[in-house]
Amino acid sequence: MEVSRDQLLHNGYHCAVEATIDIIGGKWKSVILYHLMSGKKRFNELRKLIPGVTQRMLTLQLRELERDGIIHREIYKQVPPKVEYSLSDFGESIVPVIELMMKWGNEHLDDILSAREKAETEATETPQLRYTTK
Amino acid sequence: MEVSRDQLLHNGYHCAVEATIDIIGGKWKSVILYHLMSGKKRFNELRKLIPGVTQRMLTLQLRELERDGIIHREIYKQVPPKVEYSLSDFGESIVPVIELMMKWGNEHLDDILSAREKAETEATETPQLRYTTK
DNA sequence: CGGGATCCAAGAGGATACTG
DNA sequence: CAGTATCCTCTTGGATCCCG
Repeated sequence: MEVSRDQLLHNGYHCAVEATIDIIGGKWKSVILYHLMSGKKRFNELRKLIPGVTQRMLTLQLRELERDGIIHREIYKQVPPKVEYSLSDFGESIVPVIELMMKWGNEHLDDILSAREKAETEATETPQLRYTTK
Repeated sequence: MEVSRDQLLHNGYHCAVEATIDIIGGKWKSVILYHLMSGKKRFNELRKLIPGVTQRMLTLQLRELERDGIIHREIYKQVPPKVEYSLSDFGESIVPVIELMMKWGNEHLDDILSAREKAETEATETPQLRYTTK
């Protein structure tokens, strides 16, 4: 099923992958979705599962995922408060993408790191001759 | 094949999807890769294929993809210059991920847009009562 | 043609303090 | 517990001009 070019242009996307990366491309979104794949999680659970994320950032990314209809936010009116995040039905549809990303990451992490390491050493050795080389 | 937790921690990643999104998560990277899937492209070809990207941004994103070993940069020493970008063998391995993202985007673009539209109207109607609702 | 260099505006993101 | 609010910094990204 193809999406018409007009519709894509009208909404600012010129390519379908652009829309997808807009949904899951946030710095922490894919990781959040990964952890929600295994079931609903509370706010502080996610904080612990995602070292490095700040409270503010986690909140912001969760808000965007909620706005896009990917996750559901369940508030229990009690003291102390309890909020649970879970994938919506729509969010479940993106699970295969996350799973494939995880699979690729696991299989190629070493390649990524060695490529970066190599690039770093070359950068210090050879300052700038992007045009003159080769 | 699993990656050990120590290795992930050592390199700053706590989750395999984090590594993947680090590679393709740039604003234009997934779109660039999408266009390179169908064959090598020259710099200005990519510019035309990706409306909205600036020259500077295209250059920067291409550099990062090159650094990570995803794409190859072939320079033809001639006047005027000619540079062709293509997927490396490593880059080819990520094609299924891009394809799945495109598939998902095509199938769910409408859902995304309607969710955002809904969120926008609700935001103007109901200012802020995230805790008091429900 | 395919960039690099520079300047500047906007947004992402961190730290800290406070709250229902 | 699960945020919000504020301030401040650093990075992203656009515009423009120049170069091999």
